[in-house]
Amino acid sequence: MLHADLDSFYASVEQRDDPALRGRPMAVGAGVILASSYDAKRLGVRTAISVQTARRLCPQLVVVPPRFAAYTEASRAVFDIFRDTTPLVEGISIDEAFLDVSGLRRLVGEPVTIARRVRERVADEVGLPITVGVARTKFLAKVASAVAKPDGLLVVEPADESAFLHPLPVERLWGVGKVTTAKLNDRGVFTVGDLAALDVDALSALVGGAVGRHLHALANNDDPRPVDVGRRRASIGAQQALGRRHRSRAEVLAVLRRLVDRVAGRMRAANRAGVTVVLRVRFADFTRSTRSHTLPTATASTATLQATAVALFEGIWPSIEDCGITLLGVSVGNLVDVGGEGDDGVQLALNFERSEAEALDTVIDAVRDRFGGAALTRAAAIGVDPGIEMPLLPD
DNA sequence: TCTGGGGTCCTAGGACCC
DNA sequence: TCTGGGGTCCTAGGACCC
Repeated sequence: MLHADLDSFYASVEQRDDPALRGRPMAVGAGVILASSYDAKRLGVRTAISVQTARRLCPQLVVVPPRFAAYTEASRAVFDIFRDTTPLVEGISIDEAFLDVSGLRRLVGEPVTIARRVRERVADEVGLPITVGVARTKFLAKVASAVAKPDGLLVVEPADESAFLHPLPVERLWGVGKVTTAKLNDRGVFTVGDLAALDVDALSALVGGAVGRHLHALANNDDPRPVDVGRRRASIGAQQALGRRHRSRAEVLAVLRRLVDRVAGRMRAANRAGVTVVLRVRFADFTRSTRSHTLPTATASTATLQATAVALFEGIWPSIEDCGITLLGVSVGNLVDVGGEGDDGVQLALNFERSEAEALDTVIDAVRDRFGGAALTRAAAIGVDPGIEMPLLPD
């Protein structure tokens, strides 16, 4: 398995595109630091600290605003190289992926050779530094790339796995964050080796069944997970920080509608529709609340999603009005495909005397006749949205 | 350290079904 | 009138990741 991980991704893209940013401490930020160059990292400028704090740590820091379109484009180019290397690619995020190259030994060469080539190609063709970890399992490959950063390549040979794994601190394990680290440290568990020696049941009692079993397996170097090529996104969402200023109901609602509009647009662009609408609110004290509602059918309709989100909001507004809303978010989950280009369809001629609702009913009936009930979800998703052009000819 | 934006998975209780 | 055993889906919250 290869785990390929672009270094300081957003920051590297900015340095690639603007030579003036190279060789100096710089970061991409918008309120908080999203990514920092290695020169900045050395001075303590880490992801998720505020820009203010970062400037205090490093007065000469150059902070540029994010250009998400550029990152998406760079990511696409890098993933093209991944998929040109092997069809077995599992994307983890915008800047990292697993590549299963176990079947390429005879055809192409040893994994380490392939890893070198991927690094060269990403550097030459996209102009970005990338680190690759190589190991027998996904987990080991992921840890290897983290250890090898930046701009590195590290192979963990099967004979060296335990020696590599056991001295690592537990927080190096994927899925062990602040809370779990504190719990484990309290029990005298500091390294992966300590964790491996722990009884599964004791571990599960401490951190929960699923997490306990998972960590026990990883610590004991048991990771049979194959590369999953078919991973699809399960939800699409958008959120916006609102600052600490008090917001009126009308202001919050305006933001909410805009967020839903963005989400619905992205859903339609991706040919997905969803059934579960989740409203997220964060308060001045950084506590959070969520409310969700599941619709009877999947939709990508701005109007339907807006109405749902607004209803969720109206339901909690009286109780949160004075809590100081600092963030608002909406996401739509349980996504289904609604088909894009190449789909079969129905065309109908309708006369002007029908109302829009009647016309829509007629279309939906026709879809049901032709394709059966399952297609109705798609018809509903596309049909009722005023944002989608659905020209009805006069005759 | 006074804090962005996009996600994933797990848990637990309740409603409901056979 | 009181009751077993097995299951699904929905909702809210929490931990974690990049």
